[in-house]
Amino acid sequence: MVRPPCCDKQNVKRGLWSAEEDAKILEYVSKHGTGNWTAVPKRAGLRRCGKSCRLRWTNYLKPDLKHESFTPKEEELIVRLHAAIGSRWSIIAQELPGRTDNDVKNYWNTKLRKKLADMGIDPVTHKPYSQILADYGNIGGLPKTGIRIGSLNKDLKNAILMKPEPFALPPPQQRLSNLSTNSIPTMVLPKSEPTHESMFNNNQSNNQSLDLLSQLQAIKMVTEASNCNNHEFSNPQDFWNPKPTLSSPSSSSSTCTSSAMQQEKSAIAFNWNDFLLEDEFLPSNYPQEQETMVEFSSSEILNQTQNTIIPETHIQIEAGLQEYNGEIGMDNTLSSSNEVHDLSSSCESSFVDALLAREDEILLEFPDLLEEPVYYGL
DNA sequence: AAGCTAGACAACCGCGTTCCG
DNA sequence: TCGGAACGCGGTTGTCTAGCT
Repeated sequence: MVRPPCCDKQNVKRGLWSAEEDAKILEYVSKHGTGNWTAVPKRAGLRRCGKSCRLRWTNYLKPDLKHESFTPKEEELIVRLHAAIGSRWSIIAQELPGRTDNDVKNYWNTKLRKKLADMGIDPVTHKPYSQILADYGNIGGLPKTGIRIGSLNKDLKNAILMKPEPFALPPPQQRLSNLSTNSIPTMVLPKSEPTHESMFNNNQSNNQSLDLLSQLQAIKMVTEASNCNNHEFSNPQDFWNPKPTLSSPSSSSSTCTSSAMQQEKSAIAFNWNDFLLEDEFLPSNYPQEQETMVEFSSSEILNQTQNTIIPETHIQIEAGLQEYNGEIGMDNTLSSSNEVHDLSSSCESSFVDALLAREDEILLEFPDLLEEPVYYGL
């Protein structure tokens, strides 16, 4: 392994930081500010890699960091943002003042993921396990797909194997019959998350700005919804069994008016323009075009899904946000649930179609894959 | 008391992107 | 335009500690 130049010394110290080292970093930063971290160890008198110094500062020493435990409201926001944009921890952390991406990531991995799994919700897709299994059953019902259950994520596998309840397993599926820890083939579905986002990377370059736009939209909707809900989760249970919440982002007839949203935005600072300015792909008259894009996206994109899979992300995130509450058992009466479900069912079916079509292409291109699937010992 | 295990979190690693000469 | 350094990010590993047997 090749270490960065600044760390390529035998005498560089590693491991936990001492109070003295912390004091040196703090003293240095107070005098010289941050930046040029490779020079910091030498100038601050530390036997550390510059990269390590930067990490120590950003994750622990920065004065505006919170060190207390996460609040229910923060938990809610993390879950919603993760459902919308996946494991973009730095972006999620930006919406949580005083929290670092490392904090959020650790909290997700140690607490929230398990919490969701215990509730029967797949932490990767944020869908109920029963629905995921049903989806796999549908895929498995088509020819030549083999046994793909191995691409289920670890949490789902654990949940299936360890906990008979609360999952309502779909009717007996031949393709699920090999579901065991010893026969997990791996292929087709990527392990990264969220599933609908990472499915279609082959058009990534063309879709880059659209993908970014989708993520930013998702963040905006999530943060607005979070503020709009005006939840005071005095009891953490309130979050996990919440009252009706997310309204349709495309519907103006929600319980949260735009003016109300403006007023309540103060709870979580979010400046849409900050993101817009950073997107080099955006035209100068972006705001207008963005609205246009949002308006036509659903119908336009749906029309295009026959030939292309690019816009899937856009719809999925848009619809996924609306669906989220319903899927995890929330009361959906305030959302435009019918429209959402119509849309999402179309998406799911085209998603599966696209997946299978792509797999067929691959199999034609690489006939060897038609042989027995590769089983990785687990 | 000793050993083991799981949870929590700090730190590291590798890779992609950005910056700059 | 190119190449190297710096930086940022997400995934993974390491370490400490509390609880259990």
